[in-house]
Amino acid sequence: MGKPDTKQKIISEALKLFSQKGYDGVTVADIAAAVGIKAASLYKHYKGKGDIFSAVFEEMKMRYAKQAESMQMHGSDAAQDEAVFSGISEAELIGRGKLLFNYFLHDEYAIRFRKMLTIEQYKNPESATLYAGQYIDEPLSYQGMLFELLTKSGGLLPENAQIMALQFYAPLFLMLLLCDCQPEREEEAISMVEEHIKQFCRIYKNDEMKNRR
Amino acid sequence: MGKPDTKQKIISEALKLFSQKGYDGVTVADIAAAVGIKAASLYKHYKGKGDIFSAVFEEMKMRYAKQAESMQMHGSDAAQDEAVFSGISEAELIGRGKLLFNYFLHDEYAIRFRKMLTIEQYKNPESATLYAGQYIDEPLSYQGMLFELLTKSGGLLPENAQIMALQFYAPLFLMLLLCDCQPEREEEAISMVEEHIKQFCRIYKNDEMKNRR
DNA sequence: TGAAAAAGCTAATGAATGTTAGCTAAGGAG
DNA sequence: CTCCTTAGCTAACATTCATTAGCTTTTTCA
Repeated sequence: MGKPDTKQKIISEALKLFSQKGYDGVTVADIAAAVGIKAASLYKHYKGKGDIFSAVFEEMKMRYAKQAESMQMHGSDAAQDEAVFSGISEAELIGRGKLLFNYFLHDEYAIRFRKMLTIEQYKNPESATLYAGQYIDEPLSYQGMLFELLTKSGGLLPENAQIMALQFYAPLFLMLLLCDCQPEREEEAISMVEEHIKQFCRIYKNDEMKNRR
Repeated sequence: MGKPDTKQKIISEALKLFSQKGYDGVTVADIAAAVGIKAASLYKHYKGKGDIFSAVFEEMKMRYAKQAESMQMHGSDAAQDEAVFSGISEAELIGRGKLLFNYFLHDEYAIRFRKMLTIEQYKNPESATLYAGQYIDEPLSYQGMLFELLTKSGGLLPENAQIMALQFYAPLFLMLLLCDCQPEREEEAISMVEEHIKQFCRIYKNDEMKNRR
């Protein structure tokens, strides 16, 4: 059973190509060559090019669901999470932010999926929904929840937690986009992210009941 | 002389199509049909599909240069700008931010160019450079300069101006991306942007220095 | 007005691409 | 061993697409 599992390799190589050239820029012959077989042989595993794309897409959704689950702890019950996070500190926040950033920055699969979705997002509403959900809505809503808890526990200024999440997350995402299109500037991006997180904490930290109207 | 100016219409329609389906997803017949002529007639104006793309690209660069110039006032001499901006207020900052956001959000040409560049950025380094420059580097460096002046004049907390620019701009850009892929959520995005700007000003305002000046 | 240039059209061409048909080799099950 | 399924291959096909050739119409302008 030590099979090379061609079926899996096809979608892996297809994703690699789609993330560089986009669906229309890749031929079935390209995919086959990357896998190490002839184009006609692909049809033993998938019905056609569109079917390969769908399979890539489904795989992505599955992987994302798993990863999101592991990131947000098991069980998305907010009441339970409160117990876990109410004691979070600034240092933990920094660590968590950097961790998330580094995962999205370095995981080959995450990079390719993000690029592919970036390229394909305008072609159909399903891609757009997935893009918005994965890279905008879910991070914002998750981190918004975190900041909600932090402000309630008094560690941060009593500002709108959703906006705090936006201001925390958007710079991370922008630096991610920078690395995606100019990977040689990774170091610069990382340093910006670190400075951003530090400054964010400084700015939002509640220094002993600073009265604000 | 009331010519329809086909040559111009070609690149305009081509941009519209490229921004939806990407270069490889558009055929010369598609472009011709959008213009209202036959595919073969395109070759009276451009050497080929690649030539059309180049022309679109060049037009974009030209438009962008003009728009950047008008946005950043005439003459990009920092010393001159200081005289202009040193008296900027929070209200002006809000207004400026919203204005910029609304331009990028509603200008048909700006939208299409941004989408096209988003789709094409990974295919060649020139696109990547243009993307990074136009949507990351230039906004950050320009706004960084603004915040530099504002901090020096004492209106804002003495924090890193580059990071302030990142924290101010990145949320605007993220909301722009949201509108690009889900235009029906524009209202939501605008309200987020307004809240962001207000909160940003509150957070960064230097209360101690406020009564001086 | 009339000739030349510009811009359009139809038809054809050649290359690329997705897909199918049919053959062959490998390997597991009875 | 034999049969049957699986997965590979070559060859062929139908389409689609970018591009060219050659003719016609429109516009320019001397």
